[in-house]
Amino acid sequence: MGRAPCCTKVGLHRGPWTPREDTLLINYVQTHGEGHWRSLPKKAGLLRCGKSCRLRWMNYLRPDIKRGNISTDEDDLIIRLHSLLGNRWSLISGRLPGRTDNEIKNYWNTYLSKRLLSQGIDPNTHKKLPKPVVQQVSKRKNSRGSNNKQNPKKAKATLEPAVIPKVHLPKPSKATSIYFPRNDSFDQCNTFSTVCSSQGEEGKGTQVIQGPWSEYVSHGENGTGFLSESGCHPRVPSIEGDNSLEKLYEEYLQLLKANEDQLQLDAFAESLLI
DNA sequence: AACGGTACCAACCGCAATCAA
DNA sequence: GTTGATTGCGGTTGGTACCGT
Repeated sequence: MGRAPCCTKVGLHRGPWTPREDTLLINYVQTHGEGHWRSLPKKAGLLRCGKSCRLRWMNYLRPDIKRGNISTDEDDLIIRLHSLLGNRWSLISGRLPGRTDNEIKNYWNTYLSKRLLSQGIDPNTHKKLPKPVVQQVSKRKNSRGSNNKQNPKKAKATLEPAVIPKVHLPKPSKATSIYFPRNDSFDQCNTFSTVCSSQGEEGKGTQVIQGPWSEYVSHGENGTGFLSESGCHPRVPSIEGDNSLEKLYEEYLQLLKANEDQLQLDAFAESLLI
């Protein structure tokens, strides 16, 4: 089936987004909601293809995005979820409130996979390698996205091109991730949620607005109209509240403790594929 | 100071799934 | 059931900041 490109590339902007473009996109989504990405650029006055708009929104402009400072708990959870789900980044990110699939994918590729290798674990199979790959891996201090560009002493991850064996697993059938229906995000979750900070740096239970939204968010009473106090994560409706990450983590640990039975772990993985 | 190498991450690309007529 | 449009996902690329020499 011949498939038309998502947009005609002629005359469209590419590359990094400007603050003005961001503002246009945010204003449009704020007014009309997500969805209809194809027609969005025209209506919003953007010279971008819809795909690009969607990506920018999903990975950077969404108000519930938590950027940088991936905690050790999150590290651990990502590794465990990856061992269960493989490279299904959207599913993994769906279990990590405020994290995007792109961020987790980048984080995995630039840090976690190397760390596993250095520990003698194959990042693809999560099984012990015959020989540990000797390398130093630097823990990411801060992300550029968190407006902290001075990565002090960025330790070199002198990764000897440690020939990472590329395992081509059969593509998993697409699992429906937990989403509210398109265009309903504003209504169903009482517009957008603020980020539920489940742990760590920002203090428990505090609601944190990070990233570019901090500039755009209306500062009216309780974020009137755009940011709600509901605290629900639009992508993780099944796990609400401030300790969703902890809950999931505990759930997983209990399974590990209770029974090493692979069936149970598989069942757990299945449950993530709802 | 200049240069080259590396790490990071935003953005792009192509494909598959899903939706709608 | 078929076809074309739209959306979502995962892999990859390219720009840039930083570091060591």
